[in-house]
Amino acid sequence: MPELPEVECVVRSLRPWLEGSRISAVEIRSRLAAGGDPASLCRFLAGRRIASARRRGKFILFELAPGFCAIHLRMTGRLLWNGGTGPYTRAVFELDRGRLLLDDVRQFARIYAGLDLPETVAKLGPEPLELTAAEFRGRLLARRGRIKAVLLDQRFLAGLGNIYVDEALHRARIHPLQPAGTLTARRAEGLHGAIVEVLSEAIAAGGSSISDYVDGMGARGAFQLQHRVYGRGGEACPRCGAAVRRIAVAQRGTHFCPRCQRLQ
DNA sequence: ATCTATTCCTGGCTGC
DNA sequence: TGCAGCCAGGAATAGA
Repeated sequence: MPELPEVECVVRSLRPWLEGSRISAVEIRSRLAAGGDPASLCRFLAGRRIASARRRGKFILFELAPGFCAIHLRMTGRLLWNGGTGPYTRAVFELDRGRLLLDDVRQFARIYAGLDLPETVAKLGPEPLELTAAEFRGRLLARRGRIKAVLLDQRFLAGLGNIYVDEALHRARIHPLQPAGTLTARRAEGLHGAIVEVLSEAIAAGGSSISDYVDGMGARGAFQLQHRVYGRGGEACPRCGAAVRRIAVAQRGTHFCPRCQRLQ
């Protein structure tokens, strides 16, 4: 599922085609994708120029002239340049140099557009790759919940999802149920480093393609081959050899090594 | 305020 | 082979 690294790769692959382009028309094929009001979304977007295309958390954000368009791929959404339309095509953006498709089997993906930045984007926490370890530690201290739930909260930190939270906690040797505010400065710093490391490596590998993810050109990522615990319940921990456990935390499948990651 | 449970959605998998 | 039933989960929403 697209998390920060996947969305970053989508944006990088599409940016050359999108920036400076004018949206001539938008066709919405799924009412859900447009948040219930396809007509006004199309009306707003038609004729506007995309000044820049960038990522914010897990959102793909177009700065328009004027206004904003934000796209969230959720679980199975794909943004594809000049692909063929199919039964799962939910929206078609006609642009100067081609067309951009939003495909999504499960109809969770959403498109927002308006003169103001959508509220959900405005309320996002800081970017993990732009935050210092000290700032990260400070934010952690203010939280009461379990570390996994806190890291999944987009208002705390923008862009982490289930895969990269499990992978970062394993690298930092922190148990997913550890209360966030109890991490020592040293361990919080280690977690910050693990987050930066895993996200950077994942971006370099083109993201994780587990089932649906591909970038804007249809290319799969390779980082799923480097997952150490995510999706590996029952397998040997690559660090110590103990069997990776799978539990539920915050209604999410959670993978961790019971030997390397101990509650403290 | 803060945390937890539910809902949305459907392809793929499991088990009978 | 067929099919019912369950599972995956990001974020909005409702409930505690």
